[in-house]
Amino acid sequence: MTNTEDTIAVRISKELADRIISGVIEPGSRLRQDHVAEEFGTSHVPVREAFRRLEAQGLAISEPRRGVRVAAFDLGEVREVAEMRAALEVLALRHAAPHLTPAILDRAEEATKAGDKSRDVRSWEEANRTFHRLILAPCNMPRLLSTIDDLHAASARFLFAAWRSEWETRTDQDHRAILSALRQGNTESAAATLGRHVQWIGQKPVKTASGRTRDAFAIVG
Amino acid sequence: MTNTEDTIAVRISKELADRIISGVIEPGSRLRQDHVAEEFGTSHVPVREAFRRLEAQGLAISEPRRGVRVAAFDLGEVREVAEMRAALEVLALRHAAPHLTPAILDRAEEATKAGDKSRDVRSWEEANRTFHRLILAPCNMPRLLSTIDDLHAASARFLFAAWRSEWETRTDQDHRAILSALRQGNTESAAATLGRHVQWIGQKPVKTASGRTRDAFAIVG
DNA sequence: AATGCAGAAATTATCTATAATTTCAAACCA
DNA sequence: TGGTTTGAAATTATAGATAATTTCTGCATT
Repeated sequence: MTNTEDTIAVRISKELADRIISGVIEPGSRLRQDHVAEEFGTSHVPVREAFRRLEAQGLAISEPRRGVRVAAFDLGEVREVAEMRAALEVLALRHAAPHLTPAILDRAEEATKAGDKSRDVRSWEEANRTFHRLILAPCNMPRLLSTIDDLHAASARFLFAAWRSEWETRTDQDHRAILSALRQGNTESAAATLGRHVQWIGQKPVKTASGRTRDAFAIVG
Repeated sequence: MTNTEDTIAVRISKELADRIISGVIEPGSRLRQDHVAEEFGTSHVPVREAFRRLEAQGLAISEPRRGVRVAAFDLGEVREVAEMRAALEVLALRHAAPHLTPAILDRAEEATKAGDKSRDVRSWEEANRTFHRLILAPCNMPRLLSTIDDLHAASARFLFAAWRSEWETRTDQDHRAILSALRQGNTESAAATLGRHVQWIGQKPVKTASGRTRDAFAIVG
């Protein structure tokens, strides 16, 4: 997973990103460079660089001389990310569609099946991301794809925050509809479904660490 | 301009971003941390952090242990940025429209007039950006706005690369059409015009440093 | 002349040390 | 009691030094 080619700063940022996304580190909590440095057995210099990367992905927020904290999020942000994804994934799909091969669509169907069988959020999320990446990657627009990737990370955060433990198997009709439209060469229909799909926002009451209950929202798709 | 509140790393990244955008530093050229550090009279640590910021904005590309270079760009990237802007600015405008006041639209008209009078690319670009920011900011979606800002920076790069010196005054009909539609409360028409507007790609032969001539392309709007 | 291979020079990545700033809490005053 | 001040501890930001890697340059070999 963590490539030894990577610089220490990159390894740290990947690990921290994973923790933030999966909810191991709570939104709003401080990231202290010396503590992180000690944990990873390095000095704080690469830690600072890792923080800059997290900031760029929107996972952390840094205030000069006051440190870095894990980005908080509210319903507004969930909606914002959902709408950005809708706009950008639709754009990517339109460009990718002409380059989609039956082989790619078959692999995307595999991913859909894997998602339907998943018995926990984590593996469901992984399958979901695989599906989206497969059908969008052939658009050949690196900047667009990397922006979409960051938005997926944000989506996953929201998802894990809401459904960390209790997740029930559910079949994803949208993915199937998208694939079927793409197989028939009906790009517009696929794009329309995709756009709706990523804006589907689920809602769920969740207990916070402090014992209180609040509503959590998550993009589901 | 450069706030003393800012950390040194931020100041350096702003200055370098400006140079990259305006074309003072050529695409593909290396950014050497010790040289930059010496120029700014600092150690290389804040320079490295500045590089991470530039990377996040898509202005620089870093390869581990091989340094950082100014991002190159080709017609494909110009198109990519134009399409991303179209998708995201249209989204932003739809959300901003209900919150637009006559006062804001008046200021946007001022910016349009300033653009039409500009006798050099730089001031034209500034007026153009002001126009776009004014009509989009009320959408109240910070993540969306900051992504759009980065795309504007990329657009400006392309623009300066093509029209660095010879720029002729020209009136911007699109801006006027957008404003008029917004004044009438016709959001869809404004959004459609905006979407077309930012995808208008200009083309121009340009002499490179090596004396050869190649075609340069730029988003104009 | 082209190719490949040292060794040197330059450059990046990281570590340790220091300065500057913020935070927190206890003491102080109104 | 409540708010403000002050000083120590914690933390961030930068500097200077070192290790590791890459790039460059000139020479030997074919």
